[in-house]
Amino acid sequence: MQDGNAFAVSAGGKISGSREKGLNRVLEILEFLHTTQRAIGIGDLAKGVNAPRSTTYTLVRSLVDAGLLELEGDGNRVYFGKKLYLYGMDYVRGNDLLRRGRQEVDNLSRETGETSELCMLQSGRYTIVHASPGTRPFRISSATGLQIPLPWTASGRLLLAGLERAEIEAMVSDDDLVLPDGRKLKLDDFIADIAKARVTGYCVTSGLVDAYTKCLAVPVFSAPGKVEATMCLVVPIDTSEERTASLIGLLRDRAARLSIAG
Amino acid sequence: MQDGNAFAVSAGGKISGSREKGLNRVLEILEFLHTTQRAIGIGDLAKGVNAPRSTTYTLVRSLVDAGLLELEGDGNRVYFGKKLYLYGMDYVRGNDLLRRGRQEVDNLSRETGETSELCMLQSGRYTIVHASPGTRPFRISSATGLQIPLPWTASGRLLLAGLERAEIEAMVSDDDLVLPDGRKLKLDDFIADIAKARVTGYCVTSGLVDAYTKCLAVPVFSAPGKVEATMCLVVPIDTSEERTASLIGLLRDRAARLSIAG
DNA sequence: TACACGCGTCTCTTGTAAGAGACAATCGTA
DNA sequence: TACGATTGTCTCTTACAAGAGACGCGTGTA
Repeated sequence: MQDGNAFAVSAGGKISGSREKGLNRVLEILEFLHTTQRAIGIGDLAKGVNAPRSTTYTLVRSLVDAGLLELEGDGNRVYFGKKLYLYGMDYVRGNDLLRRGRQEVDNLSRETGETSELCMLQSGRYTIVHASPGTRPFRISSATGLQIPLPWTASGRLLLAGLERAEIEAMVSDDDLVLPDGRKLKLDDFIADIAKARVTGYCVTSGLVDAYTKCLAVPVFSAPGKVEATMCLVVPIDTSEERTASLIGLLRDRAARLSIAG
Repeated sequence: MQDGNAFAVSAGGKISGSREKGLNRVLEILEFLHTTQRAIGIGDLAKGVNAPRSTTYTLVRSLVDAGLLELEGDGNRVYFGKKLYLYGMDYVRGNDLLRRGRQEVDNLSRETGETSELCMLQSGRYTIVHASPGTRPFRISSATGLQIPLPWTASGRLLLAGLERAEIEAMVSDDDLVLPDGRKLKLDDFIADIAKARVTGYCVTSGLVDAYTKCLAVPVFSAPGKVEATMCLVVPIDTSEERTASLIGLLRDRAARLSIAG
């Protein structure tokens, strides 16, 4: 008895995890739906989160009854429910920074015609919290809720400003340092970037996420020195020096507004 | 053993419920935060949902780690977290009707100057899913996420159109039939209203929620005969017949747009 | 027609999570 | 300074939820 851990290897050879807490299963389910971004059958859901079918059925039933999930169409697929939307709006209401930040981002993209985003750290990950597409013919990729490795972005460098080296290391995995095109950043360079971004008060990265855009980002402070969020513009990589500088000026101006009461 | 139910009356005389499933506790916590609409201390939270303190601490920790809740300010109070906001946005993205409905409501209130709302059934309850305040000096009460007894509203009459009498009875409690001013509706009258609203294709109620407003509502269909939502305008009770008629025309027009692809 | 598959429901067992309660630390206040 | 109240953590017990698996049903396809 009590070997402290009930993992076991079944005859088939695959690891059969021990009993999981229902709440954890639910959290996995939600996260899974967040990544799929669409309704999914309950059977597939069980497979997706690697949970027993019977358990998944009971949990989904609870969640549907509670309104956190909704049965889609034929009644076989599930996705997020109205309740989550309502809770999300509650969050927005209780969060001045987010509310005003969204507004500001919408303004920015309308005024400049460029894609504009509000970004935050979300459990240690870089997250696009709100995005507003620009008016350019080719749509620059960006979607609300998208999570991207911190080192790939200008905002990431600002969000980590003020953290200890150890904290940064803890947040950045080796994989995160590998760019989409295969290049690998050096951790020291990244940390140096962060320090630099901190003193300059803005950050520009070129051709990191893709080869055709650069990203201009500025910090939004919730308290002196505490970076709560960033606002950024995603522009074509060949944008002129002058325009870039002017856009950064605009960004800093707007971010300052947010920071005041933030 | 096995009396099938572990409720017990402690010496103090108060009912000590049996063990509760963690997930249910969590659902209660979320619902509680939704009603308080503000951050709350963990101790108070435990009291609020009538859960043991130790349990509440563990659950809240899980939820905070998952990002569904966030620690506010001093780290003692909790409220909804970014993750819920992201899930909520996922819901919006997956829901054309809601997305376009919000837009339409914003348009309506801008064009008419009146308070406009999008309403839906949410686990059997009438819910204001999105609201846009009008330009009138006295602000007409209405908040996103607010839940109100069905019989108090014009929208409620439309949302129940097409349901069997038994289904309606199941959704409406006796308390729901008592208006804020103490008057009590008769269930039969309410059901008659529903039938009438169904054939006329709109519904107007005067002085139900309060004595100074009337509510003009029209249905939005997700499928022929299936009322998925309502759009409504909340106007002063002395609004003229002509204006009322014209507003209803406008509402029907906009609702029809929504219904097409809904 | 037979077979394989996925779905939704149910039953039974047991590993474990919910809860009671004790504890030290902190706070306000008298 | 002493107190009652509250806060966050921890331990231990047992009631019960998670999970395995069987079942019946509908469906596609050979």
